[in-house]
Amino acid sequence: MTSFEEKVCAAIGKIPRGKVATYAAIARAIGRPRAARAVGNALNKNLFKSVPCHRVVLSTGRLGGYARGTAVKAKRLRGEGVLIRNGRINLNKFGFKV
DNA sequence: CTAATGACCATTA
DNA sequence: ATAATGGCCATTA
Repeated sequence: MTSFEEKVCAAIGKIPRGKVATYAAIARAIGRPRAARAVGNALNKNLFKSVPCHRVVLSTGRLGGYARGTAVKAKRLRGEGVLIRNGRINLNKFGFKV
């Protein structure tokens, strides 16, 4: 576990149920404002099990990727009350500021 | 050391 | 609205 990944993990852990955060927001929160891409990279590799990594989405409101498939990601989010319309999420409503 | 690889982002056309 | 573009950055080979 690199320290970068630790921070990513910690930041994601703060996202409350029923809300989502963007990769860019996470990057900002850990002090690497331009490392959004690296954040996704870290998640993909680690497959964080005890962390709600499904609550991390693109800044456009789209889902983005998910190691086990975007279908699962969408399902889990819907299960938490996040409304997904046309494959997109309203960040003004469900976005969480870390 | 260099080069390649992404669960990305913002801008531009 | 969509598509292409250039940039960005931690990790890994």
